[in-house]
Amino acid sequence: MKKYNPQKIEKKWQKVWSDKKVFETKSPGLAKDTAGKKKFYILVEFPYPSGDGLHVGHCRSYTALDIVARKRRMQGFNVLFPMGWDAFGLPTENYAIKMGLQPAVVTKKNTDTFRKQLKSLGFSFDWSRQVNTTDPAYYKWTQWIFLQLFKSGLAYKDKIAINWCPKDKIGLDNEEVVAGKCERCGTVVEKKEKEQWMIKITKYADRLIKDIDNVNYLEKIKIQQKEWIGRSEGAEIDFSLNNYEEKIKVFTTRPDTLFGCSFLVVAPEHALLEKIKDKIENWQAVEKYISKAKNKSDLERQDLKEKTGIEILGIKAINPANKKEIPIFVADYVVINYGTGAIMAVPAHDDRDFEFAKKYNLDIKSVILDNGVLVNSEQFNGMNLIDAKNKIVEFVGGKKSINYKLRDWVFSRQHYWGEPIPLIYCEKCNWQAVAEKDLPVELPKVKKYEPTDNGESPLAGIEKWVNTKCPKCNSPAKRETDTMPNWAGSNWYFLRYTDSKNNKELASAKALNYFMPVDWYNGGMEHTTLHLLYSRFIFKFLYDIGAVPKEIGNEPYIKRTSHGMVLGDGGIKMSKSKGNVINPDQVVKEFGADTLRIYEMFMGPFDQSIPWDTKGVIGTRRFLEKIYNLVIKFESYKVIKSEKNNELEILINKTIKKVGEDIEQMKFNTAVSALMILVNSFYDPTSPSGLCGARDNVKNLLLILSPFAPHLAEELWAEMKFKGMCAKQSWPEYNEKLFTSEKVLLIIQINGKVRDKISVNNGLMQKEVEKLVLELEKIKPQILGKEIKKIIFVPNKLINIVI
RNA sequence: GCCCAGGUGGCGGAAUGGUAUACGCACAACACUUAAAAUGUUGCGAGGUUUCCUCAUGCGGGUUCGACUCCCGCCCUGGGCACCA
Repeated sequence: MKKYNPQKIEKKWQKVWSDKKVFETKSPGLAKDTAGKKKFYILVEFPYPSGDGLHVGHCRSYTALDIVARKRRMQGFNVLFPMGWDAFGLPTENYAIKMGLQPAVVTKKNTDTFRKQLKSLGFSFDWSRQVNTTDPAYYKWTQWIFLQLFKSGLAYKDKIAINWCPKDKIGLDNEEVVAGKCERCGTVVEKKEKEQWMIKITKYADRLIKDIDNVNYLEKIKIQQKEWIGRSEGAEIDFSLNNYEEKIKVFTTRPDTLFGCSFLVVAPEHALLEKIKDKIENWQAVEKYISKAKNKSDLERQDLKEKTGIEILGIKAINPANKKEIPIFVADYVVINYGTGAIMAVPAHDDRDFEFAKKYNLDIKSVILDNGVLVNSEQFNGMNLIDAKNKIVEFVGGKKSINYKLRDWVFSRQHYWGEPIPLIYCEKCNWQAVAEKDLPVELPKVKKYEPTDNGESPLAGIEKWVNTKCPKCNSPAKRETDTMPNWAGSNWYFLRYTDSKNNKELASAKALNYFMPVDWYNGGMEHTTLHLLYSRFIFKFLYDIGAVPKEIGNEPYIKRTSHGMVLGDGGIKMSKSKGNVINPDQVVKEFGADTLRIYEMFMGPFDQSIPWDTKGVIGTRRFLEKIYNLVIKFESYKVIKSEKNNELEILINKTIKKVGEDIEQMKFNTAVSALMILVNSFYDPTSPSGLCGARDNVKNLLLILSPFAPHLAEELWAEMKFKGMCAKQSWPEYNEKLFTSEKVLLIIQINGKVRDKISVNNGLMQKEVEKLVLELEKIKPQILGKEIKKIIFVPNKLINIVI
């Protein structure tokens, strides 16, 4: 008897699919191939090819979308399901430094490993369209996009505090700072100001919020994006000082409470403090507080349980509403980079202000009643707070204003392994764009690329590369030596897939027009705020400058879903240090790719985090063996005689419907369970063969199984001698008429509790059911002598007698 | 503190107003076997007066003929953001 041997059949079919180019997407223009077919663009986040290899978490989300891709192909769509490498970045650079290798060499090795691993799982990616962010032919266009931002005035230089390790003499990314200390040497991290390229994403804040209503993202994703952008409407109000001509501008969302404002608070970094220090009587103490606040790491400042602050003596502010003099405080609970870095404190109506006022014994005056009507606000008394907002702003000569939490995007990195920023600095002409014909500005190949000890990018040390000529005036000039962040390459890669080998444009209008927008994009929740937002922004920008066709709209993704994490045993994150990492290669080797795929779909709801359970993997493998043995046995009979054939026919139609719907709703776990129930139903111990069903039933089983376990389905398709390749068949239809059987099971309740069940004719009316039910042996005694108050009847489902 | 997701058997989970515990794992018994593995069959929320009844979906209320599901309040777990004026 033949035995299920996944290791053998999986390799075999992977080769066939690849040789016959089964999953290569047809491009527009090849009218014969795409005519009459609707495109469907499915995108999964391309991986960062780390040295650790593929994670079982990658496998879970890629399997899910592979199932969607395979099903949509069977439904006749021209599916684009591409894969590539987001390969620039710090871990590769650090690993290369440690091992004394070139980052490019490490990247090549890692992508080769990842590709091999992904191929071993039988994903139906179109490998012919692969992109790699570190390929000069790719990053030429990443640089080109940056130049468009620069030319549009959306890129600018600004001084930004970076994390600085004084011992290693190196700027650190946030992720390299652990609990305020340098990840490498444990030294306390300091702040150091450095000029950085910034991108004005805030200019797009409003559109990034508004347009979210036009796309089909999971609700929690929409909420998180909106919260991150954090739009709040309010007003800017100037407070005069009693002793100085400067004013303090505050931002508030509650101008209606202005009469209750009993002090001002400014951030320690507020520029005014330095200006008015001569007037401040306790400047020494204030200065001490400021330097203490500045020296605190972000973490410390955030972790404060109790608010601290210091009053500025010798100078007071004047509440513009009632002209009263009020004290000014410096406190580090007010942050400099939101609003104006100064607030008007209304302790009666703000918890933080209240806490602060209690501590420093300040006035707490209530100005709004519970019903939203103003009191203690002179001529505004009795007014509704909504009307009062506008009136009071008007009264004090304030200005309505909108603030965002979103900040501009720091685009410079002082590392080697990233895209060089294609700008040249000329003493006469300032910053100049590299000419487009000179793109890409390739990363120079050098031996030494360690970060420098003065905080400059390693590229700064390569004089031959740095020294160049000004594109405008041809005098000696220097290249920008900072490189771009990881996000630069990943925020437009989905465009490149549509036309990945184009060397004239980032992608042709024709290809973009055909494939874009992305129909379905799945990724991790952790990318909701950064990658997802950045790429939406870049797409909108490209739309604005006409780099992508207007017809495709100004949102890149129609639908966005997210997956849950695969956790280690016991529900904790998989990590090397905990020793609970599951290697997909090992699972494939031991159980097979189809087992891994189905297990990861069956383990639980797709959007929830689920711990890995090796015992569960064994169960899935048993399920696949069961299918294999069933079909092999089935093949040996010409005709199966069984009383259950009809029943199976009905079940298979129901299952086709359910599996199809579940895939679209990402309910893969229940789809697998429906397949299990179906497979179990092929067994009939009362029939001579022990089986039931027809060859056609097996055919349909294999078809709906194939997106989940493509190798097994393909193998059994061949065993059954069905025509062609399973992967190229049409998704089966189902006959809904079969579901409506003659008899239905009716639930009988008394006072909402189940008391009996009977089988009745489909469509039986209430009157007849009542007659039937009231005479039932189990029911009759229970209602005897009791008053029937009400009878609830749900046709074909339930009858509830209320007594 | 705010936002989001979740809390159902020994475990992963199913059911989004109508038979709670599908499917799988684990466990137990039986069959096959010299034996074991594999496979198959059966059982498997708790309790009881056991052809049946009662109680169970984090806790407490409510709406409803009927609530895991909807509403109000609370507790716990996970994730995100964090003094955002």
